[in-house]
Amino acid sequence: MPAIEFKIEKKLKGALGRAGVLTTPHGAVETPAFVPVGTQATVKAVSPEELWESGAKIVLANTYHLYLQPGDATVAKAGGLAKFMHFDGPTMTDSGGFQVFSLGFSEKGRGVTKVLKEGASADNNDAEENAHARLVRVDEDGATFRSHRDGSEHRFTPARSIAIQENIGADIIFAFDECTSPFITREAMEQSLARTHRWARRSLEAKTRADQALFGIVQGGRYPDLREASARYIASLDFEGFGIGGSFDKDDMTNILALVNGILPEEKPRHMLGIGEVGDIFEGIERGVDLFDCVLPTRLARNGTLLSSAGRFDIMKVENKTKFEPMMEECACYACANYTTAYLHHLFKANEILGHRLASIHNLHFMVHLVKNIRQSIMDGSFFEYKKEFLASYAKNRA
RNA sequence: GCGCAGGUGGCGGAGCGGUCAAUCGCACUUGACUGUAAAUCAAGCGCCCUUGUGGCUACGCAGGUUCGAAUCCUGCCCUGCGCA
Repeated sequence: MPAIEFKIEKKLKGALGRAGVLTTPHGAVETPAFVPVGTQATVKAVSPEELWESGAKIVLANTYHLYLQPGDATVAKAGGLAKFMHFDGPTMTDSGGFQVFSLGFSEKGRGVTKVLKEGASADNNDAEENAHARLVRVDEDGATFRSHRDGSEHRFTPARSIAIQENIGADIIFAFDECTSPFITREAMEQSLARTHRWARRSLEAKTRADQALFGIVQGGRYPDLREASARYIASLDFEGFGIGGSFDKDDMTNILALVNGILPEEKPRHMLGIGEVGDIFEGIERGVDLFDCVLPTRLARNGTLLSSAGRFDIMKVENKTKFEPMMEECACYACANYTTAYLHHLFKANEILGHRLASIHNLHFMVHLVKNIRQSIMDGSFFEYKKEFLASYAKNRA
């Protein structure tokens, strides 16, 4: 008995995209859907009610963080993630695999992210040297890491990750994988991928709960042939859905998505891990991605960047000081309906937390509704026109 | 009027003879942010330019000592506190 049910309602002509409905033990979600990230069982700065109001119907939390605090046993005792955080809908947890990357790289301030932008150098030896940072060590059986909170040592294996995720109790959980740096060599990528594949099988074997759906993760970095091999292998295993993870070249992320989703079984849902820029969302959906989780809207919001149909803009700029109109004219979110740009500008300048909250509500609403609108465009056959129109306007303010 | 303390870049505040255009914090400006070590991070922040082991003007004002002064001396102006 599968834990989830996925029904495709409409397919895009001439592309892999589709609109569907994903039903979980905690309710159904129309796909494609944007999945806000609530790392520590909370989407930063907003209440579950505000989150729900923004249109989000599903949330992703993080195994690594909840394991460290408050501890997965506590979440289990609370009745599981959804009940614990008072979110009345489907939830999912990341396996902790991403922390193997993000803790290991100390990416902040070093320009190392999983999406390699045009112009960035792939032979960045400096980054390679920093790859095996002090916080994480990966071996065949798992990853040993130090807590970023208190420095204590911990170890995740596929079985451990699954056990923790079962305690946390989200509807959808992910296999334990390794997210590698975009600067990794081909040889290292091959080894990492082989290990991620072994971990996928072991994650599956470790699973005991029938009311959770386990998604396998396709890796392979920037290498099309490795991505293809990964998609074939992961698709051959008994997963209820799939995650597409790892690092990409911004340029050919779309090619890799088309390649991978051309291989993954059509009838199972696909989740693009951690991807979230407006353009990427369109390209992903067109190429058959059903779910996207991303911290971007909430992180940008807290850092003072607002999303709008005319592109991103910085609320802190003086030009917003006396702009007594909504952040985005046609936006129906709580923040735009009730507050002016000037007020938000003031809140940010004064470092008031309501600023973070309103900005987060807005950005969340923006992303969730963008994906909803895209879904609608698939349903009524106007996807390509909508995409062209939206991106033309959105790109105006984007460099 | 006398005594004491003090006047440094937008603000607070270091420096107390050379390596000072001046530590640091705030503010300000610009940039970044894609499975959240992120209410964070990076860069800039006297003026000028051909952007540099560059030029110019600067630490209340005016003089002086010294090879050299934000730093020492003299006078003046101003601020705070105390006493008349």
